[in-house]
Order: sequence, then structure tokens, then C-alpha cells
Amino acid sequence: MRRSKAVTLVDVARLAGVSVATASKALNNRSEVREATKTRVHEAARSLSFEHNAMARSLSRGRSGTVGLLTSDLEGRFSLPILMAAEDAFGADEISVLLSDARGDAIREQRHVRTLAAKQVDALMVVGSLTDARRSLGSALPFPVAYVYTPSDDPADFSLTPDNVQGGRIAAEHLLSTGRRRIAHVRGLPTAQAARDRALGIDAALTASGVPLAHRTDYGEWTERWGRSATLMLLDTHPDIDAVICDSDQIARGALDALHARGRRVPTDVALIGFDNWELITADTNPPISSVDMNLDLLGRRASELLFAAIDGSPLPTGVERTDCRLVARGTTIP
Amino acid sequence: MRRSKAVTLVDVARLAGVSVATASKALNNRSEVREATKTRVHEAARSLSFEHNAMARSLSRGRSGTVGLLTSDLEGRFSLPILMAAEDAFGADEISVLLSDARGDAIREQRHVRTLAAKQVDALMVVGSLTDARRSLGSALPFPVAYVYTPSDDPADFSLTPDNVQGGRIAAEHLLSTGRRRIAHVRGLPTAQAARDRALGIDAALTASGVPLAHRTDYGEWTERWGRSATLMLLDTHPDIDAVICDSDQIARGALDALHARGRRVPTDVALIGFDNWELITADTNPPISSVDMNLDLLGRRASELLFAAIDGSPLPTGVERTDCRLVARGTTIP
DNA sequence: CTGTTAGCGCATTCAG
DNA sequence: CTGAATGCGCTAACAG
Repeated sequence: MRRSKAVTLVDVARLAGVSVATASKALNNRSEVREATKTRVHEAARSLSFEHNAMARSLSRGRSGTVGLLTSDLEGRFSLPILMAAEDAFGADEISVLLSDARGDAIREQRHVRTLAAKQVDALMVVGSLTDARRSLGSALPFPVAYVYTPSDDPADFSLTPDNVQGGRIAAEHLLSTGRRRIAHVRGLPTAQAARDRALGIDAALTASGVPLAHRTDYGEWTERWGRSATLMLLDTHPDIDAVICDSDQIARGALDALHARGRRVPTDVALIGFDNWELITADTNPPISSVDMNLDLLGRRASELLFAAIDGSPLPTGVERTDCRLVARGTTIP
Repeated sequence: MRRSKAVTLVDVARLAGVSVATASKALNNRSEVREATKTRVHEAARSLSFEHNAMARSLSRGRSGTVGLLTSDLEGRFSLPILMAAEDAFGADEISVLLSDARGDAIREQRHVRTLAAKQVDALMVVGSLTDARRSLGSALPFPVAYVYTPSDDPADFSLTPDNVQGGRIAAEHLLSTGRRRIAHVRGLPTAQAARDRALGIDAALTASGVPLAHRTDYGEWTERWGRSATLMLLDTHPDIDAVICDSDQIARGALDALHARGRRVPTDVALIGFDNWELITADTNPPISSVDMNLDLLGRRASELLFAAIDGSPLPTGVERTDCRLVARGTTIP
């Protein structure tokens, strides 16, 4: 019935001349084993290149050493940095990541959650690509759950999301501090929470400085195309603006094209700032685009640490925790 | 010692009034169980909302229902589509994906492989971001391994990679078929296998048509900046070119900028085609950029299917299998 | 068709 | 400090 010739604890114990029990303790570095036998066992294990069978170990320990990572869209640019940070953070603690992409489908998501539960994940991280709240998975899950980027709508859950109000504020403050006074805001989809929050932050900063907002687009989209057309219109209706805040780097890139097309010098005549700090978009333009970074890697790392602690017993916080954004100044705002 | 109140097969069996063995068979839909008891067991399971413990099941079955996905750079744009396709394909077969990102570090990769082995993955998919061959993980692994995108240097391994020679050929053929005769090739990094293969394909197509290549850059990079500067130089030295093949969409995007800056109409005066079909880059320009798609999703799906079959016993092929690229014609080559 | 009996590989009492 | 015994939850023979 022995399926494979994989070396097991029995083999190690035999070679070391001890019982499996002792071998187990030795390999787990338990204190109640004499140093001498401990090294003997370790050597035996090494010479057989023994590797613990994680399934068996988990079964008896009641812990799988695995966390689930449930994402709604891997394609998007938000899940990935979070996922990477999490994989990194957990990896350091010898925890593996079980990845599931629900493709934005609730049915599929439910199925995945059940599978993850069956696989006995020790914790679950739910990552979305919008900062609008999502339906909670419920509190009946037998492991801690953290909602990252996209918060849960249940205040009893723990959510971790960027503070876009603060993000909007630092964008505006940066422009104000570099002397801009005619600031326009080209929005992303206005129904999106991120766009609304940033508008709030921008308004707060401007109000605090007694500077009125020059213009805000009524409508918005997250595309470069929209950034281009919106900025062209903006330059027609408000030719005197000296700064534009765009709700994403893609929008900002379109805006930059438009500014150039209209002969505005950037940043001399008009400053420009985006959101996301997506290097692919911002770094290779002329000049490179300043942007607000949502610190997604930090988000992922913090979520991982809290989940790790939760696995170890210290309960997860409750409610929504917001993390600061960070301004990355580049050529479109500073010469 | 019972750690949690999780419902087990024992509970289900008791409620259904059968033995655990029968309950197990019933839930696994084995034929040697009477229909009546089968449904009775199923009902019991449902009413207790029983969920199999995957660890226990795997331990006794000798299969974990999990495959490892080892990537060297998640950030890049090549791993992700493959990963998504794999996650998708395996998901349909109730197999979960254990994700590990080695960050291009060989030491870390070794550690991850050991961890995955300890977790008893049923198969492993190794994904890279270059088509240059990589060192094999060796043939001693106790599960089937597929190298995807980046092939292994050991012909005994199974590798699946895009056919960039064919990709180069269809790019050139497309331009020829639309009447172009002065075709230039702006390369990516010339030491990269992908760039070399495409050059071969382009040359083959042109030779077959008796059309000489107008120019090929000596040097190359995978950046937009390079596309811009290379194309500007190209227009100076070869003002009469009527088509440009770029080794990536980013390069092509830079090239498009340069063409516009020099007042060339695209595609009327000069046609343009890139590689990768990265919608983010190609879809939103004016006009949208034609591109060669490497069918990465297909690559991921096929690898998954073969691995799945390998788990079921039919051995993996050996050597390198190349999959066709596909031309996506957009505004830069057809009006 | 159903139940009994053995493990899967390891960690953990609890005696020695 | 060490080892024999027990169980984690489930599946796989093998008898009935």
C-alpha cells in the first residue's frame, strides 16, 4: 500500500536509532530532547534528504500552513501588487498562498471560498479592484478574513483600504505648494468611491488654503482617451488653468498629450499629477508624470502581518482601516 | 483532542445511519452504493453542511488536488495571462493553485520548490518571462513539471513556448499582403531569444517574397523611449520606409509617437505593428496598434491540460513544444 | 450493496 | 529525556 518511496519519519527514526516520537520532537526542535540525539536525528534526516509531509503534519496539527488569496480581477493593476506583497510577507513565515480568481463572479467566488475552506486555509485575504465596499462573505467562516483594497460592507469584518481623501489632499497640497492657483480636476468614473474620496480631499486642501477649484469635470472614465478629450475641452473653457489633477495615471497620460497638442509647456505653464503611480505609464513619458502612490505593497504586507497574528490567536481588528497615500513628484510638477 | 466542532464524515454517517465507509463512498458517488442510501447520505451531509477535509482526503488518497505555480516575475506582463489561464483551467477540475514567486532569485526558487514538494503538489508549472532557456529544476522531482513560456535547457523536460519565428513571419506577411515593400525592424534587446527568433521569421517571409528588409536596428531595448528614438533615427536614414515592425507594443507606441512627430500618416504613409498585443498599450492609441499576440492564455490552458493528464498517468511529452502566434490587425496596418 | 479493518505520515499525550 | 500508544479525517481493501 506504500504508494511512493518517499522517505518518512519512520525511516529517519530507524536510521537515527530512535522512535518516531523522538524523531518528531527532535526535528521540531523541542526542548525535551537531548542535544546529542537531536543532532543525530537531524543528520539522519539530512542524509536521507527527508522532507516533512505537509499534509500529514497539517492533519495532526490542525493547521495547513496555507492562506487563501481570493481576488476578483487579477488582470487589474490593483490586485497584483497586493498579492505580491502578501506572497512575500507570508513566504517569510513559511506560509504558502492558495490563489483563486473569482473573475468578478459571485457564484464562482462562493465555490472558491468553499474549496479554500475544504483545503483548510488558515486565513483568507479578499482582494478587489475598487474601493467601493463589497458584500461580506459572512462571519461564519472558520478562519480570519481580511478584505484588502475593497472593503467589506460589514463593519464587523476587518478591511484595509487606501485613504483616497488623504490622497486627494496631498495631490492638491503639492500643487499649491509649488505655486499653482488655477487647479482643475479631471475625474475618473464619478460613481466610483475613489473618485468621490479624492474630490473630497482636493476640496479640503483648497478650502484650507482659500483657493477655489478652477474646474471639475462632471463626467469621467478611467481611460487615456478620456484624459485627452477632457483636457482639450478644459483648455477651451478654462484656458488659464495652471494645474490638472487626474484620477489615474492613464487619464493623466491622455491629459499630457492634450497639453502638448495645445502647445502648453509642462510643468512650466501647466502642472499635472495622476493617481496610482503606475510606473509603466508614468515613468517613460516626457516629462515623467507625478503621481499619488496608494502604497499597495504596504497594504498587502500589513494585511499579511495582521492575518498572521490572527492565525496565532490575537484577534483581527474590526472595521475599516485606511492607509496613507504617498506623493511621488516627477517632471510634470517640478522642473 | 477534537480541535474544532467541524462536522466530519462520522457525523454524517451517524445521521444517515450508515458506516463511515459507506458514507464516504456515497459522497464520492461510487457506483457500489444503492441509490437510496446515496441520497440519504447526501441529504445528511447537506443538512449538516458537511465539507470534506481536503488534508485528510489527500493524505489517504495520496493526491493533494493542488498544483504549484512557480513564477519568476509576477510583475511582468507574460506570467500573468498564463497564470490566469492555468488557474481557470485547473479550477474546472477542482484543482487549486499554490502560487510562488521566486523574484528571479535561484535560492528562493529552490526553497519554494522544496516547500511545494512538501505540500505534496500533484504537478508544477514553471513560468518565466523570457523565451531564453533556463536551467532545469532537474528530473528528480516526484511530480510532473511543465516549463511554460521560458523553456527548460534540459530536453528531457517538457517545455511550452511561443513560436516567435512564426510570429515574426506573420507580422511580415501581413505587411507584405497589404502592399508594403520598405519594411524596417526595430528590435528589442538583440540578445533576447525572442528578438532573434522574430528577426528570423521576418527574414524568412521577406526572402520568400523577394523583398529585401529596408533596415534593422543594431541595438534594441524593450522600452517606449527606445521605440521613439530608434524611429526618429530611422526616418532620418531611411525616409522612404513604408512599414515598421517593433518587437513589443511599448516600442511600437514610441514609434507611433515618432511617426506622428515627423508628420507621417499612419497607416497611409507608414504601417506599424508591434508584439505582445497588450491591450493597455495598443487599444487606446490613435490609431490603435496592430500587434502579434503570443496566445499566452492558450499556452497556459494547454500546459494545464497536459499536466492534468500527467497527474492521471499519461506521461508528459518531452522537449520543447512551440505554439503559434496570432495576428491582431488594427488601425496602424489597415485603414 | 454495506460494514469492518487498516492504514496515510505525523504530533502528541503519558508512562517509564 | 525517551518511547509506546492514540488520533487527525478520510479512503481503500476485503469480507460479509
